[in-house]
Amino acid sequence: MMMHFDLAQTAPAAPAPVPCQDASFCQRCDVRARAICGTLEEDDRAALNRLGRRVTVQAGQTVMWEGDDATIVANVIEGTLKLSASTGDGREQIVGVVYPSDFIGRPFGRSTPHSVTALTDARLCLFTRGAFDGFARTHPELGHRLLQRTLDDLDRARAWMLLLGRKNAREKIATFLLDMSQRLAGEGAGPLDSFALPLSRQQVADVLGLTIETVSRQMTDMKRAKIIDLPNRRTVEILDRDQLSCLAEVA
Amino acid sequence: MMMHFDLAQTAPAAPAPVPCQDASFCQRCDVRARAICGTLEEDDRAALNRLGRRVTVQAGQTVMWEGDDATIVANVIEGTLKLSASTGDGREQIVGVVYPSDFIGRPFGRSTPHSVTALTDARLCLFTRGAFDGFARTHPELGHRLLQRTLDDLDRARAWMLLLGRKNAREKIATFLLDMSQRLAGEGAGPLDSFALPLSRQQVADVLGLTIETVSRQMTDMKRAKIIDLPNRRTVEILDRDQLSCLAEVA
DNA sequence: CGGTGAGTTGAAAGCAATCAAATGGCGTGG
DNA sequence: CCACGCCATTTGATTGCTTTCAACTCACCG
Repeated sequence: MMMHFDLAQTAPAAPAPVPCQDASFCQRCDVRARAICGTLEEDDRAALNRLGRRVTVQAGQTVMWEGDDATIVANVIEGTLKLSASTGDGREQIVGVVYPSDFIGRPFGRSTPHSVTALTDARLCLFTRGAFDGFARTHPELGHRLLQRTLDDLDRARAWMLLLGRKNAREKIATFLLDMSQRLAGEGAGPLDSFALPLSRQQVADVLGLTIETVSRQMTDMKRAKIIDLPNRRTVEILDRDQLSCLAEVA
Repeated sequence: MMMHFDLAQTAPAAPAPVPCQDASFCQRCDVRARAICGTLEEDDRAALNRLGRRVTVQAGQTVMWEGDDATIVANVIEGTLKLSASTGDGREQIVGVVYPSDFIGRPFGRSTPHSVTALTDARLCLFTRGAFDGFARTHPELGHRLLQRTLDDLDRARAWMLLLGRKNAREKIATFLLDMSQRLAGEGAGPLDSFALPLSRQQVADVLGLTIETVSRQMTDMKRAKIIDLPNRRTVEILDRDQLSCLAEVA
């Protein structure tokens, strides 16, 4: 049975707060339009801004721990983070990957059901739970945006359950690469044919419920078949998207 | 590669509407307290009631099809239903099981991401999407309840991803039985030590990402080990909950 | 120029899937 | 009431995919 402990994750976690709360922050925010705060009225947005703090986290830092009291929530401004759950004996499953404009944390609940760890250096717009929950309760518009986002996350999680439960290694890798190429492109854009993976091989394995060796073998097989190219460890080029889609065995 | 088609699912789907819309319906509703409509003011609740229809569906009937336009949503009043996704070649994964007071359907979206099929005869409180979405937008309290429920569903889905990706057959079965014993008991109650499975062996396999043979073997193994008893095909008795919890390898 | 850690490759083992056949519960019709 | 047939489930034998264990390559860095 696989057992691994990623040392980077066990590094001290406390993110460094950056106490710049001037009102122009949101104006300059790259992700505001897509984030849950995007549709707030100007003065509501300013009020929310006063509740939040910008923080930066380094790759490998864990922002929230599985099972801990849920004391903070945040918007992702920049960077990529993983949500992960694990068994008592150390097997890990990544249950979500979040990108800029995504929301993290568990509002309206007691404890955080999974850990949140930065995969790359990241910037967050952080709120304490109490402040955020209170604001959300009095601003239905925010709650509605959060609901929409949560419904989307749920759809994505359930689609991933099909992958985890019923797809074989080759189909998992193909689906994963297509998903990455789409999600790294961002909302409106078309899928990328070349991109840098924010994940190590081990993390790809943890997303797909595989081992690192199987991920490596499948990827080199696809490289040999000229479906993808792997110029270096972190970059992927999709050479034959049609065939990749075919392998992904879409529903 | 497994491939099966459950004929019962392909039966004609249209649920029979029961046009009893008198105001006393909600008063007598078994699940109102736990459902999303539970905290509405009396007149709001009456207004919502006027938008909904009671329908009954038979075991095996599919209420919504994966990929269809999302035109309805509903509260489950009685019975058990499955949410399922499948690959192009017929492999199926059950991505959720819903019980009385749960909400089904995809509000605020274009298409239904997974099929919804009754496992037992069931009664639903059904709304058209347009009517429900409009009502929800003007009643933040309802939206908030729905958000809480969706957040819970998302947590559950992600916990299941750990099971699908990282647990072996024995652990999957043990986790599943414990989960069932808890969820069939309902909100406040303690877990049941004896219960009737609303799922066939094939459906258990589809929940766990296994084959029917593996489910059968693991369950008879546990029976031989006196951890559970299986007096007949559909009933399960938990004889040694501690050992079952141990096998489940809880996180 | 060795050291380190991520990633790749190879060989073998193991677990669940697949293929195949037997069992048993249940409703129907004689 | 019993025999029959159907279908879900169980059980057995075998296969094969993924894991496991192990060795090796490679890039990067002091």
